[in-house]
Amino acid sequence: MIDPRLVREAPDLIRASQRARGLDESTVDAVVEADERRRATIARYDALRNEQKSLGKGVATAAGEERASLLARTKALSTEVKTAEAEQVAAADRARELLLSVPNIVADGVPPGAEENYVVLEHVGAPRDFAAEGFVPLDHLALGGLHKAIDTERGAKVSGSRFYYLTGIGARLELALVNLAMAHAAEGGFTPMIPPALVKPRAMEGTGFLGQAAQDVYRVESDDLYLVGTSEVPLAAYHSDEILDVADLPLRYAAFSPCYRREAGSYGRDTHGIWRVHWFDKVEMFVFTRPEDAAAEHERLLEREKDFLGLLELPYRVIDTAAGDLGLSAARKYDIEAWIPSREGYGELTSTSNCTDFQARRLGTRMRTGDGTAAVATLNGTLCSMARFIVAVLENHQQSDGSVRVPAALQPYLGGLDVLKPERG
RNA sequence: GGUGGCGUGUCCGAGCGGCCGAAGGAGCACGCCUCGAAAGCGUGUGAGGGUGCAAGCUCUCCGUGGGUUCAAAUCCCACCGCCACCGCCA
Repeated sequence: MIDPRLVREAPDLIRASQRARGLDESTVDAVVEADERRRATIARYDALRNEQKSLGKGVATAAGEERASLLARTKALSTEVKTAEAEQVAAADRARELLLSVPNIVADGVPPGAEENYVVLEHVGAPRDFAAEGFVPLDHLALGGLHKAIDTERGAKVSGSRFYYLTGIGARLELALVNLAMAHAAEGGFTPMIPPALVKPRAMEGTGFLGQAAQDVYRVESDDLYLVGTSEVPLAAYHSDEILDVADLPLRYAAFSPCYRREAGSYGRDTHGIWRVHWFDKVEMFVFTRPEDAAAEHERLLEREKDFLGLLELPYRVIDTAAGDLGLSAARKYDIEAWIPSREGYGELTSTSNCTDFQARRLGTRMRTGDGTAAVATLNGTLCSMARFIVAVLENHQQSDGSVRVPAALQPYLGGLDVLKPERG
C-alpha cells in the first residue's frame, strides 16, 4: 500500500507512476474522492460520538425528570451514532480497497513502459562459442538424462506436467547449490532461515500476491492456506505487526524453501525440461531497512547475486526492469539473466526488488524512530533458484564428451568432485 | 479430536458496567546527586485516525467479530490463539 498521505499531498506523483507502468490514471481520481468521503464521515461520526459520551456521563448523576430527558436524547443519539459509524466504516473500507489497488510508486530512473523497454546495465563474462570448440551443446534435459540427474517423465507420471525428480548427481547438485548459497548469504551477514511454505491469507495479501498474481498461487481450500511461490512471503510476514528498533536495522535474512507456482497462462511456454516448473526450491534473501537506505541495500543485494553467479562461473547480463513489468509491490527491479546455450539467449536466473515501504505498510512492520514510528522498507532478491541454476550449470559447463565441469567454488560441496561424468548404460 | 484454564500497554501485572487509555511494578529516556558509575530521588514514557499554521481539541483500539445497554476492558455469543491434561499419530 502506498503512503495514504500521497493521495492528498502528491496525487500527481501517483499519476506519473501509473503512467510509467502503463496503467489507468483515472483510478487516482477515484482514490482521492474516496479519501475525501472517508474524512467527511469520520468528522460526522466523531462529533456524534463525542456528544453521546459527554451526555452519557451525565446520566449517571442525574435524577428524576432531568434523567428522563437525558435518556430520551441519548437513546436517539445511540441510533444516530450507529448509523454514522456504519457509514464511516463503509467509507473507510472503500477508500482502503481503492488504495490497496494502487501499485507501488515507480522509483526514479526506472525505464518507463512495457516489458520490452528494459535496459541492459551490463554484461559479465562471455557466452561460450561451441562452434569454435567443435561440438554442438546438449540441452539440460539431454545432459540430465546422460547423467541420470533429471527425470521429468516420472515427474509427470506421479505429479503431472512441469514436475520432475532430481536423482543421483542431480539431487546432490541441488544440495551443493543450497549449501553454497547459504554459505554465501551467511558471509554477507544474512541470517539463515527455514520458513513455513504454507501461509495464511494475511501473509499472502500483505506481500501483494493476491492481486494480479492470484491466479498463479496454489490455495489449500480445506484449511484456508496458501502454498508460497517464494519465501519472500513468510520472510516479509515474519515481522508483521511489529515495531522494530531502528538501531536493529538492517535485518538481513536468507531463507531456503520450496516454491510453488501454478504457471497459469503459460501453457505451452518453456515446456521442455525444468526451466519453468510448478515446484522448485530456492534460497532467497530478504532485508528490512530504513527507507532512506533501501536504494543502497538494493545495490548490495544485486552485488551478492552477481557474486554468486560469478562463483558458478556463469556468463550473464543485468537488466533494469521496465516499469510495466514491475510487480505490484516493487518500485524497482533488477534481473540477472544467464546465458543459456540451448535457448541461444539469456534467461532469468535471479531477480531483486526494492519494495520501499509498500509491503511493510500492508504488513504493519514499522520502526521506532526518534519521533514516532514509520513503515520500514523491504527488499528481496533471489540467491539461487535450484532448477534454473542446475540448467545453467549443466549447459554452460558441459564438455564435448557429455561430462560437466564443476566450478571450483562448488567442488567442496560435492566432496571434491571436479567433473561430472555421464552414467554408463 | 476431548476437557479445563487463560488472552490488558515494551514486559510483568491490577482492573465494582459510567470518573479506565487503563492502578502498581519493571524496563527505557531525561534531570538531580557523583571524580565517574551503581544505588537513590524527580519527571516523562502506547498506537492509529480526524481537525488545526501551531498549541490544542477530538475519535478509535484491553485476542478477533457480533450482541445486550443511554453507556462495555468489565455482561452474553461465536471464532482464533496460548497453556495444561487425555486421546491419536510420529
